[in-house]
Amino acid sequence: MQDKTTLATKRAATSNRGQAVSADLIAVVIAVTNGEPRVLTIGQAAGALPSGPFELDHRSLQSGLRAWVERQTNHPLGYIEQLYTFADADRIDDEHVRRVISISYLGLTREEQPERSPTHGWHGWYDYFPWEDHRAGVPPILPDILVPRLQAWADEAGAPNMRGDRRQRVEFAFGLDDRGWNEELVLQRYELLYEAALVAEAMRGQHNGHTPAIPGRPMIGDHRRILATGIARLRTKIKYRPVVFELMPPAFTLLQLQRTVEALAGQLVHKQNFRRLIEQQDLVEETGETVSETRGPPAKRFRFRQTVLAERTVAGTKLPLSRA
Amino acid sequence: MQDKTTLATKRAATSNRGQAVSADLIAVVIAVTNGEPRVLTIGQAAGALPSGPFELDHRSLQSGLRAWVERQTNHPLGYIEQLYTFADADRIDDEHVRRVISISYLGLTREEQPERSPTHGWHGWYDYFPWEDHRAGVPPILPDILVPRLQAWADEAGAPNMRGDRRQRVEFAFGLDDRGWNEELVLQRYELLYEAALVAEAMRGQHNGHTPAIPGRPMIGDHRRILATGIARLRTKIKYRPVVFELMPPAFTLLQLQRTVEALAGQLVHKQNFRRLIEQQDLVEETGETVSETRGPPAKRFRFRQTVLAERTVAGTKLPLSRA
DNA sequence: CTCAATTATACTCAACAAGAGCATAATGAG
DNA sequence: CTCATTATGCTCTTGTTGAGTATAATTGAG
Repeated sequence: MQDKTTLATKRAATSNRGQAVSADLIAVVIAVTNGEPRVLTIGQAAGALPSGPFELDHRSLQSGLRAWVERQTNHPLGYIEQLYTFADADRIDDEHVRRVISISYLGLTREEQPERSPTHGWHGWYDYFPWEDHRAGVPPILPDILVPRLQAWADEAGAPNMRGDRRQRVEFAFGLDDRGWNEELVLQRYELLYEAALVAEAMRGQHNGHTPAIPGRPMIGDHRRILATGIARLRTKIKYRPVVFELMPPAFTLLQLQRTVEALAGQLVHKQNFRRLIEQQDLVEETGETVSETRGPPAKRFRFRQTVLAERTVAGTKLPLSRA
Repeated sequence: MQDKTTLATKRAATSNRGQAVSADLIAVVIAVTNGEPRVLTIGQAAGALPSGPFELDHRSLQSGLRAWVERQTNHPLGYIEQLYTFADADRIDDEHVRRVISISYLGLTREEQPERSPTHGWHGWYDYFPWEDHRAGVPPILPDILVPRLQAWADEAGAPNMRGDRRQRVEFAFGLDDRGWNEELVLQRYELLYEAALVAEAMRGQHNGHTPAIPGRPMIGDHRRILATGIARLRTKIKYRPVVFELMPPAFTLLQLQRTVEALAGQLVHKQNFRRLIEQQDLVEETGETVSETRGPPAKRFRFRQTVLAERTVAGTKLPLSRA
């Protein structure tokens, strides 16, 4: 009955299409191997995330992304989730002057075929963000290099209120205030380091070279920022949704599960509380086997309960993150 | 030192651009007026969200969106946040065969100029989703119309495991199991109703007309789905981030704040607990004035504490949602 | 003026979640 | 055999959260 107005509105909305843009799909693909979180990269310098243009024969954005990742890395993707879409002002096509829209995704898998390839590879994500791994305590880079240089940057601000603002942001993001370290603030930390021109990416073009970049492997374009976004999302998400299981083999011990979580969070976990939480949530069930790969009593093997598959979109896996 | 490989990788990634697409920006703009959450629409049937193509002179996606909303509705936007990006398979330009990528945003403001306009207007979001308002108890549409028709849809499935799967999804999304109603599942509910072909949008093109659509105002294209996404995001977000304040006037009473939260959540809140939570989080401060607009003792007026502006990106506003 | 309805506000209480520590048993490495 | 390492059970404290009770301050209706 309201078809007429509906169609009129629709025509108004679709007429006068904007200029053409091209759409890029970028993937942050994560696996955890031997307690190390790793990211899938392409290029010999491991400085790029798998990516490629969205094409006509892609049925959807997701399937386009899968196609690109599989073409570039031979690696099939399981779970994927959208991260963020942005349009860089300076991203222009070679021939035509055309905006590029980048749509980034987070993907979770298990690492396979560890043989080295010239076209792609897996790299520990703490190579890119050495200040993010707090499993063995606060990394020395933080008090020795990052914090002094960030504070110097805050102090060199012109206006006094800007100085205060910078100081407060640094203190908050890097856990210098009473709240302590918050492992979720990966992106905020990277953006501060970028703003303070301490990462290599922020120095491009300006060859003044008097300030050496801080440790941490750089990437092309804004790929490192996208990686930071993916890590932040994952660190947030494992706390309220059982996505860790996408990274686990079909059967695993509770310690392996814990090590995976710790690898992602960059922080240690209270073992007893971790087990209490996992078991009381009925997320796993025993397979019946036990293994004794290490010392200590044999550990039971578990598998993810398929029953919760339907509900897992909302079920929560809360994690007891500790400071020790 | 690794400039060479970096540039090589970059060239490889940027060459061979994909086909051109056009990018659409779509806005879900929300305000709460007199305890009713409302959404900004265009078109006489109020069946479309403000939207327009991303153009060359837009500095960024966000500024393009702001430009479109202000052009179409004369309404300036405050807080905005990205919702989701998708590429519909059937969305094709009139002249060239071109994919359309839609980037949707959630915007929060206060409603101004309530005079009626032919080009745009504000509409209560529960007009579009009558089953989502549980402030006065479970709405009758739910047990009377929706649940029976959804169960019929589940039962008409072919395979028995598909039947079970549908039943479980319906029970979970509509709170028929022991977990009860979860106000965050707005999108899941809409998608189930769409899948069951109970909403008008799902019947387009197929003029079989033997099944009347359920109550709830439809929108063009997938705009209603996008609105559902925005509502879901907002309902989730008010629980852990103080975004409600974007919807409030500069000064307000705690009851007004509570009514706003209840309007968004579609659920009532335990007053004493609400106040305890708000005050212990130091989110507000007294202005010193009191007002007695209604009966009862005069209420103190509060304002949002500017001090928390910097931290609010992470501060939490937890809400005590009750069932009564 | 009086009463009823409505609101602000202060407390209490039980249930539970979460961080942290203690204790004990089982196992393999040296 | 001894010990480091791990699995596992239990306790204890603290804070959070849902829910109820109680009381005082107002205004509008009659």
